[in-house]
Amino acid sequence: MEFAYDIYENRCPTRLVLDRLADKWALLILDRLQSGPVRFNQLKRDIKGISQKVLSQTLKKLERDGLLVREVFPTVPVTVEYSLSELGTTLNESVSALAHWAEHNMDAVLAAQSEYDNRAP
Amino acid sequence: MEFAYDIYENRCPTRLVLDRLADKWALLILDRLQSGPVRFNQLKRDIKGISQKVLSQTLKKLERDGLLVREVFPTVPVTVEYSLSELGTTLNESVSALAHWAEHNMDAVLAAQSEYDNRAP
DNA sequence: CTCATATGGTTTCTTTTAGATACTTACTTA
DNA sequence: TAAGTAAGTATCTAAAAGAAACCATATGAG
Repeated sequence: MEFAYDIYENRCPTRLVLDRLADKWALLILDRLQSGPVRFNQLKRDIKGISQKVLSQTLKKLERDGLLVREVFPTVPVTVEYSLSELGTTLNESVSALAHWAEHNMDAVLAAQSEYDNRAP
Repeated sequence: MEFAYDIYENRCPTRLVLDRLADKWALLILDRLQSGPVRFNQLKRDIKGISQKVLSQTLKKLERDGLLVREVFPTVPVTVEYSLSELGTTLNESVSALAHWAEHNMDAVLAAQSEYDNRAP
């Protein structure tokens, strides 16, 4: 059978998930975790510009969706490691592709932008 | 040489582009345009729940970034067609993958969510 | 002639979200 | 004693998203 879900439908639950994935910070977090578990403050240092609040919120949502796993180690001070779940790793390729497309095509985008801006106002 | 751009850097211009791509509506628009040119109101009808304002804004931004092309035909009333640019088509696979991952994995996500919600509060 | 429809938008207003900053608890090291 | 690290909350403000109405122009229905 076909999928019961349709991303083009307004009230389809997939819309909620797309909204989660289609987020700059979520993509950067998922991309960063591809090479293995990373701790909270390491993520904060690596993903430059993210605030603690947004990092915390985004991690919680991604954990709730089963895309990543949060593990607490009773060290002093406590250590919290985040890693991709099995489900999360199925996104690896698409996430990388999207997150790094910009790096590969930035020059073309910048050219398009200035061409656009120089057209008649 | 390596890329001059790094998506993990705060002030890197790629962040602006990632922010554009990492948008629910932008992804749905790019996905919808993969099969050929589509007119404004057709997009509005197909992508259920999008408002005219957001559709208009998102199309404008994607056009400015050179990802899609806007073509006006002097019919009555005027016809405006949007289609993927060459640059835009290079995103096809990643966009499809991300936009439709939710349809394929929705059940797993819903299960993860209720499991999460049933844990200790 | 008037009403309803279609086109592709813009304007306005309200609600939601994001971002910046400061604070918290607990322990270690200089 | 003060500063640093860890993993977060809480609070406040600025920006963005969403809903709804409006606009110009034109055609077809009644």
